[in-house]
Amino acid sequence: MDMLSVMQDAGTKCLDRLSQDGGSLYLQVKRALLTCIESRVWLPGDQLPSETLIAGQLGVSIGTLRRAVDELVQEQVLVRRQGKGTFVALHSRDRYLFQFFRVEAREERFGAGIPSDSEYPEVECVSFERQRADEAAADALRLRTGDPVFVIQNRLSLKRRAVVLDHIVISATLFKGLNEKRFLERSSTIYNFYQTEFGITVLHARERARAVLASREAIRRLGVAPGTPLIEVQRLAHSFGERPVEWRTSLIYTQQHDYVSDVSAPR
Amino acid sequence: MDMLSVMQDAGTKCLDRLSQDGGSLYLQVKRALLTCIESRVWLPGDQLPSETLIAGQLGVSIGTLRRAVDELVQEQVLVRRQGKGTFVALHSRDRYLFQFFRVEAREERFGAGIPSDSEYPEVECVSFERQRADEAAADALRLRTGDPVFVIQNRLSLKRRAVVLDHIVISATLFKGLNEKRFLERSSTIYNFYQTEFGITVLHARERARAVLASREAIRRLGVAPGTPLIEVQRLAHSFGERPVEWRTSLIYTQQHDYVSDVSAPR
DNA sequence: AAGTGGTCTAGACCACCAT
DNA sequence: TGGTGGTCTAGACCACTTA
Repeated sequence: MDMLSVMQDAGTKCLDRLSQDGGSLYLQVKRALLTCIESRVWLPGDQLPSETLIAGQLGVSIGTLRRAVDELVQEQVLVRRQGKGTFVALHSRDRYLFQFFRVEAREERFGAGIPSDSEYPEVECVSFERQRADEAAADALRLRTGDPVFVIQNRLSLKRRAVVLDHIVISATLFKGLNEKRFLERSSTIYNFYQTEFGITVLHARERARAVLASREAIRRLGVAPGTPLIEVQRLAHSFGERPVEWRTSLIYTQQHDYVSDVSAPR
Repeated sequence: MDMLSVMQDAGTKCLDRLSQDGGSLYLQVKRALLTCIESRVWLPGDQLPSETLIAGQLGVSIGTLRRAVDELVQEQVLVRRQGKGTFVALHSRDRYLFQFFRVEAREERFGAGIPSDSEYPEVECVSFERQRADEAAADALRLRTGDPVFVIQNRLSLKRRAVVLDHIVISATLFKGLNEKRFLERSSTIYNFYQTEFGITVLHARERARAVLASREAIRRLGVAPGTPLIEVQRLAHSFGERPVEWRTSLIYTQQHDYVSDVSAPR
């Protein structure tokens, strides 16, 4: 297990001290693990050292380590596979589909159960530009007005019907080296692309929705009639430590689709 | 502690066996605790016997019991208060406000932080009727078409501006004894009212939203102009065991407010 | 068969709350 | 002071994966 021992050596800097007084021991352990991930000592997809090893290195009991790992698994930062090991979570197509893409074909029967129709949308890039952040985007992304950003417009279709128009703003500093060619040639989900190509993991987002009338651009891009009501969703997506990394505005044509959400216990 | 011992005796029927083979031991324990609550042996607000006592009665270790309780606390079925005890959760005004009422005044700055403006809406009852369930409502609530239901329309205002029109359908069988007078005279949040008066606890909900143009009724009730776009939200609220208990359609006027949601790890 | 995570135990000690 | 939940320990044993 050469890779593992290398990882442990590299991880030593994160794992040999629990000095940060973050309250209870398991929270300090959790913070130490997060530090290993945020500092890219452990990369998405990597296997962690075994629980026994980490616990030993940190000088805590295995139960305490497990409590910390439990929380990170729940937050989808880590993934456990019985018999194999614990891994830094990778964004899968399914995770994107079920967690972040929340548009579903209209159901006649509400309580019917699992949506049959959760298909992956077809994505077309409408425009890709390098611009300067306006006030709203800078505010959301914690940049200064005028900082360089990429502005990407995508059109998403389900069953060949244009349903969503996305307007995405990301920091050009954070996504250093991104260009239209790389973006167009990506072979995966956009959040997977962020993660594998730029090391940016989207963990959760906050959304605000309102009803609007189709703008001229929406009429053209979505092919809807003037006066059509649409849902406009503003999303701020966050990475570790609540760091905002993507500012997105989506226009959703809800003639045959719904914007779906769950209302359950807050985290 | 007379009340406690009575509760334990009553609870014996739930707590003396773990026969239901629900997989691992702590899951069986969790199910046993849920049974005590669902069968109303323990009522909302009641204090549970101490962890030591329950663990002893069930013949499991305290760690195993705690794991079961941990999950129920996370699902907001139980509440722990250090030094005092563990209690069956009661719906508070705050829980309604923060978890289930998801309309907030528009913020100019998105990432600004905690919404300053989360005020409790003023609620007016527009109509209260006993009707027969139509197909959609029956479907959602797992009733038969034509079963008796209560249909309640409420108008919600924030800062004296009408913002939401709620259309609520609940089973008259489940809410036996409800009438307009009792509904109007309730002194609390609607979900708190369901819980304290009818023993029905709303745990979570699933919502589907779409943009619509204001109907004649919305124009009249919300005082908006014809052609105004609104968000229509259909909510199915569930109690224990995924039992649907309330079917609600809300029209939201989003001129100065947003429909807000979090996108985080699924449960 | 060896290594991993998954479950469960039987304690110890601490922090908080009531009286 | 006595009871409650909160944290932590150091194991044992099981189930799953890989070789």
